[in-house]
Amino acid sequence: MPTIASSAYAEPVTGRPTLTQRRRESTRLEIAQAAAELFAARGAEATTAEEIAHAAGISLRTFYRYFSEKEDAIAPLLAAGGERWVRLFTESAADLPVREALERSAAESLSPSDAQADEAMRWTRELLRDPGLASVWQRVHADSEERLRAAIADRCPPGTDALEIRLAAAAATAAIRVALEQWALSGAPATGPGSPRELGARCVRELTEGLGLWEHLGKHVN
Amino acid sequence: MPTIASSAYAEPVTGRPTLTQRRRESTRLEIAQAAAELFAARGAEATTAEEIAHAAGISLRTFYRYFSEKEDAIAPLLAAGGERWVRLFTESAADLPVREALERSAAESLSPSDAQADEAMRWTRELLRDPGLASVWQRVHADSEERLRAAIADRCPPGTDALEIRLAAAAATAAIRVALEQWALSGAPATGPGSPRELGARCVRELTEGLGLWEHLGKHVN
DNA sequence: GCCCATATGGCACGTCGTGCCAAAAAGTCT
DNA sequence: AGACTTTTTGGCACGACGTGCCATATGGGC
Repeated sequence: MPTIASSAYAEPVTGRPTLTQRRRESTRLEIAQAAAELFAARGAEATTAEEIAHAAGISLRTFYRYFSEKEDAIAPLLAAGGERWVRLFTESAADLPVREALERSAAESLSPSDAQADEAMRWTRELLRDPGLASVWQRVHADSEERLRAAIADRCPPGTDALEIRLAAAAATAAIRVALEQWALSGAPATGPGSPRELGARCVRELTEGLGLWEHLGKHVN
Repeated sequence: MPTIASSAYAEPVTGRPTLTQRRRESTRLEIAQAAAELFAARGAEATTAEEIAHAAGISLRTFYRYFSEKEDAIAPLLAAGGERWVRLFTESAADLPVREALERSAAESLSPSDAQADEAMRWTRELLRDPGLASVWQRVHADSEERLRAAIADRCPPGTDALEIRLAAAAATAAIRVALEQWALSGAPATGPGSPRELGARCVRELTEGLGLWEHLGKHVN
């Protein structure tokens, strides 16, 4: 993993990422797609890393340059929703209360807007059945919780109780996880009653109700 | 793993477990102790399974009969508190409201009562620093959440919304996890202000306040 | 064209985790 | 006690995992 500062193709401080970085991200998604199909077909345990690499058209050695573990190959699919969530939350209107912003961005990120997000949600439902992928699922949510914690901290005035912020991030992340697991267990469709969007909004609302973080109304201006 | 029914040493339907079972549990704890010391000294990554086995006085092959992964060796230490928690919750007074029982048993299980529980808490704080053990930490809490979910379901009248029960278990588990992580980050002692007991009680209270599961007061009689 | 940074593939290597089988240990009976 | 049965243990081999190393290929900047 090269340091960005030492790279000749350094990321511009503003604007979209470098060409090579976009290439790399694209390759990651291709590998993830191939891995998801194999995992869904034969199960993660019965799939070797070499098979994933071959299906993705790369060598085994290169595969391990993109993912540190074979199960991690599907992480981009499982993490897409969470990353979109944090992005929406960060970009949401400054005058919106934190809890309101959390719930709205969660509902928004759980709506199958584009075809890619819809695809990711259906893969999630499929892959959640595999017990061998539980650790990736948990790791993805742990990462999401940490990103969310940082984003919430940015909205709060400095000096806010760190435990309160951690609790809020944990509550919101657990809410989304439970909503998705419940949706995967039930046969509910991706939209309408019982959809992740509805379940997620309800779970976030209930889990964050008792938190003592919502005294201030909007985004703090540093 | 032999089926109990086919075993000559079948577990009695009531009373304490068989001698061999207690022996096995004792061995598990000895291995966990050895693993914890090695992990704390050199880090989990730099410790081989063979070293753990040797330190515990068993062969490598036998080690893998007690734990499926090398990192799992410390799971008994990390899981002890959670198991005690679920046990206390299940045994708590029948007329206690669920939320009250959850909070009290959590505080009780986070108190360093006997020397062994105190030991486990200090190991937890030490081992949480190792990023290679994050997955075990998450797995332990996922297991604890599932056990707690079953225990809560037993207290609720049949037909209670499954999502509500799942949310309650997730909220309580996340509360304890955050409390322990916060305690591990801070240098607070095991008792008094900032202790797991105080943090845990507060976290459970805040995270479960908004749940819609607490209409009935006590334990449901089936 | 050249130069240089990065990406890739192949190979070797140590570790991981498991199936298999024979030996040792422990429980159950007379 | 002894004989018998079940379980546990250790050793071995094996495929898979994940990484360090180096030579080669790729592609942008000059």
